[in-house]
Amino acid sequence: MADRPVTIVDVARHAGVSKALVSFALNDRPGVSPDTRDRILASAEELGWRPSHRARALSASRAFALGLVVARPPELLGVDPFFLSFIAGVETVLSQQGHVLVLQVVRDEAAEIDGYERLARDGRVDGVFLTDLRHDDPRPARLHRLGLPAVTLNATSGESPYPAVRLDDRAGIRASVRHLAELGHARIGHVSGPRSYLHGDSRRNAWAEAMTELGLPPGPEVESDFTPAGGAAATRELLRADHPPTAVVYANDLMAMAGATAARELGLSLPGDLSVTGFDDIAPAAHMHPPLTTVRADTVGWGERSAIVLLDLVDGRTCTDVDLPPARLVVRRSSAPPAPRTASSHRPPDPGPSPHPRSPTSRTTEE
Amino acid sequence: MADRPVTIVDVARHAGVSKALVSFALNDRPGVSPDTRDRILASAEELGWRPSHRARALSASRAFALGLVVARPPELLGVDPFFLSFIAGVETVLSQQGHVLVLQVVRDEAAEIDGYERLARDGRVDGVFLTDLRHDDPRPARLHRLGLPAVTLNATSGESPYPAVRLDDRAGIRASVRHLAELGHARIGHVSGPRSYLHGDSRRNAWAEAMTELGLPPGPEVESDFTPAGGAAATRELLRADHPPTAVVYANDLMAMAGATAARELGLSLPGDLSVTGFDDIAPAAHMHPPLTTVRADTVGWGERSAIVLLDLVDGRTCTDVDLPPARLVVRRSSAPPAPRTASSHRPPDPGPSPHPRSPTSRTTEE
DNA sequence: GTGGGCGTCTGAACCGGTTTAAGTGACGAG
DNA sequence: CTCGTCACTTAAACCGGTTCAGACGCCCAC
Repeated sequence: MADRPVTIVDVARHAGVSKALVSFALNDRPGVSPDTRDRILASAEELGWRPSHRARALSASRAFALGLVVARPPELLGVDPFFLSFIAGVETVLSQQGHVLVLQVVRDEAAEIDGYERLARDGRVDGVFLTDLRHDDPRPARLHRLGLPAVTLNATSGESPYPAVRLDDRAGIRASVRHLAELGHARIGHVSGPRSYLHGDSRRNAWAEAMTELGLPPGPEVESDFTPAGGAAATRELLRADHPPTAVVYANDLMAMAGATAARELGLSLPGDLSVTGFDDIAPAAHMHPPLTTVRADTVGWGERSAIVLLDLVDGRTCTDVDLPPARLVVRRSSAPPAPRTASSHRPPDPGPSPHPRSPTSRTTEE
Repeated sequence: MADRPVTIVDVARHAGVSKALVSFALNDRPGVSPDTRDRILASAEELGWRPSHRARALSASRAFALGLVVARPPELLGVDPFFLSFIAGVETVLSQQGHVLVLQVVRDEAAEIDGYERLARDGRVDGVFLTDLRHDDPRPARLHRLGLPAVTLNATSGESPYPAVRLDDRAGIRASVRHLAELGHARIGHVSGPRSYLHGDSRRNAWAEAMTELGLPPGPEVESDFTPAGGAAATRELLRADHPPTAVVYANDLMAMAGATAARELGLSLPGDLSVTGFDDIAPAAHMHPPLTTVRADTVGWGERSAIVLLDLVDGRTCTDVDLPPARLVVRRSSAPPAPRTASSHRPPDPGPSPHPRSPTSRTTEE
């Protein structure tokens, strides 16, 4: 039946006005008398007219779309807990504004910046989200040169041409360290993500600073890569050292979970011989053995807020940096007081269902 | 400097021809003399002209974009191993064709179909991927009524208006069951995903059929929801029954991992008292304790192939259903011969680092 | 009575491509 | 010499909106 899609001229004809007036009425601009306006809107309703996004995009020189390019090694692709949650948050904002998200998933950083530049040059998006920032990241400058609006996630403020939407991960790491210290740990190690990433580095520095604040000697640390294999290898390295740590703070859950397994395979029992903490609170973290003490951030909220800021920027409204509520510690059973020291570090195997030590901690959530 | 973006008229003027001829030359259509063509392309190159995607989209009534709407409960959002890999595969194809992927992440099925219809009505995409199909799924019919091209992932062939790109998950499940049977298991239970989903149902049926083929009585089964919490609860239910299974086939890794933990908390040791297998081979599966025997599919390849088929369909080329190589079993240490039966089903706790039984299995990969 | 100002509305240009029908020139055939 | 054909090229319409300059009618002030 109604084959040819209805356009603005159909509505104009039906309402007995010019198509310019239909446009005015639709975007409720001044200069349209109230009853004409109602008549036009009624006609539009009756004909089921939806203004063509494509025509509007051409005319307005806008894409009504925002872009995100994700660079992930195949290893991590499936399990990264961040992006889908972030995108879910972004989506709640965009869908109300008639915008849409364009996503690219690429393998490495070279392809990542190519992806952003292609989106920009082709005018596929009005602005982009910059995640996984690195030290001396080339993206802000290059995209700024193209005149593309952007927001950066967790960038250092200051020299950036773009507003930052920050969610402090340092607070969660510091809480982890303090929590472990309160349990009686003194040698607290760290397995970091790549320190070339801002978030890899900031978590590592948060750990180091917390140790210093508590008057503890800086424990052993290993730089790793956020993958389970990397976390397991780093853990073996830490535990084979002369004075192995009694607790390890990992920069993410995947490494913490694999590290826990690696420790157990070296004959340690958890959390007796080794306490571990993670970061992200991915779904399986609460269901591993023992349940993982970790840090949780409101990733969905991060996406929402980032989208709001980016849309403001795209629309020319002024924006400032935004700070979101920091990541919070979630205490579970993978952290416990250190076992009294015996000569050997090899202890009897995991005693099955572990006791449920309840640890008094400041401003932390328990589960 | 070069502020106003260069358009087709700039190129035409520079090459001393009409803009129509520029268009012809660019889309290499017949009727342009070779040297004129070269001159035009040289001008375009020199001026750095990129045809405006927006103008082309309006003119051609095409979006040069494909759409994907993901419905996931918040619980699963972060850890679903499927989508980012699938998207990565899609991307490799789209980027070469000048197409782009529009992604929406929504909470439930109602929002999912709304999302698809919005993308269709607004002309934001030329076609969509339909994933997570359910029995009596309303989407194919509704989208077909809107005239939107689509491909379905793993749909039953036949009554669908759309081509299907299938990756057989049944083969992997059947291999899991056979593998466990070869190890000596006779009571093999199953924890399924929601059977309202085609893939939840097909995995469950593959398990049931494999049991029947092997002449084994259908073991206990529980329908669950693909989440860790659901997997743990289902596991407790299975193990509390009168004749608990000695092995459980889970419909995904998240449930298997959580199920393994739940079993251990009931006092069982793995894999001695209970063998478990998963599905997906997510990154932490190989690093849990014990490493998880699971099933792996080429999700990236699935994305590639789906994108190819969908682009063919959009361009009006004929398409038929496609079958990809089936999912394959990956044998690790969470599956082992059942321990000799004792009266009590409660056994001594997990003996720490487990022995490394090597199981002989047919056409399976080991790691 | 005329002019100015205001509210309402329209025609036409514009965004930057694609497409179609018509036009131009060269060339061979009659 | 004229006409038809063919290869090449162009002007103009089109996609479906937005926007701007101006037209029109009306009321009020001078």
